[in-house]
Amino acid sequence: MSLRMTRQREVVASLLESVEGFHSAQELYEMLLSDGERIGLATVYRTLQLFSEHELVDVMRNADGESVYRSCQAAGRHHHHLLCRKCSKTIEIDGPTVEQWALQVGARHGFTDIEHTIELYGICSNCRATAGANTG
Amino acid sequence: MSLRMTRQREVVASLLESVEGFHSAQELYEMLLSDGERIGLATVYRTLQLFSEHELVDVMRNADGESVYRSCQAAGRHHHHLLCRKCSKTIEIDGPTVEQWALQVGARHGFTDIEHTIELYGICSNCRATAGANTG
DNA sequence: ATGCGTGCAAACGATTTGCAGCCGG
DNA sequence: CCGGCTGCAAATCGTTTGCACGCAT
Repeated sequence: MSLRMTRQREVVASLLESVEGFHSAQELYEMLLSDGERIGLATVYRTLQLFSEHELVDVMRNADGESVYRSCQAAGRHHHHLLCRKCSKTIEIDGPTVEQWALQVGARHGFTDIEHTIELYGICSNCRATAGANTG
Repeated sequence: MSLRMTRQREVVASLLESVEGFHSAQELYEMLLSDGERIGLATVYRTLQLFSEHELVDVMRNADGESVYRSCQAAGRHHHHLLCRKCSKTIEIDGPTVEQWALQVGARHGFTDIEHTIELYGICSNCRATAGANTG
């Protein structure tokens, strides 16, 4: 690829691999700052967009409609996510079932080129155990 | 309910029933204006929020992350949507399959209180027939 | 009469963009 | 050296909010 590898892009890529779960551009930006890195917010946005275009990161929208990113181990591989509403723990989901379902539903209605957005939200077992104890 | 019924709220509700598919607050606002109605954009937003809280309208997010609304015939009934990327035709989907799938996947990972966001996008048969002919 | 609802515009938060200077290849 | 990359801040865009007034109840 013709991507010029700069310090900024390296640290963004590096950060993405060192953190768990999904994070917004703003969050990543702040992490970088407190990490002592010199980088602009716009650059973080541009880098994240670039990475996602090249399928180097996994992108999804959180409940607020904001874009959140994560290093994509399963790059290029289609999958979805199950995320805890309390602790934000995220689990990657492989759903041949839904994939099939989506295609079938689409086909049944005469649609082609089916794509889909699927996100699952719930309370993980850990948070369930401490339910009500961490409201904040 | 303790909702005061005002002219503005009536016209918003009325408009929602007279149009097909999903529309953003801004779109609805402009429709009202060109309809000769006197109403503020903020009121449209507030009204739409209110309606959705009372489950009087169906809300979803479009691909851009914006909230779009539609009068909800199947009020309170959980369902999803299949929408054409070309003409925006929207089809309401009942998916016991996915509902089950979502619950199972959640349970398998120890999650409870499972909720989900599912949207399907595709090209409808009609647009498929005229494919490439209406780019813009 | 009371207080919720409204309109306007300013505030807001996320994201994008213009432009001049920097640096990787 | 050249052109893509960066940083900053201003510009956008959708949405929310503060405040004074109007209207439904």
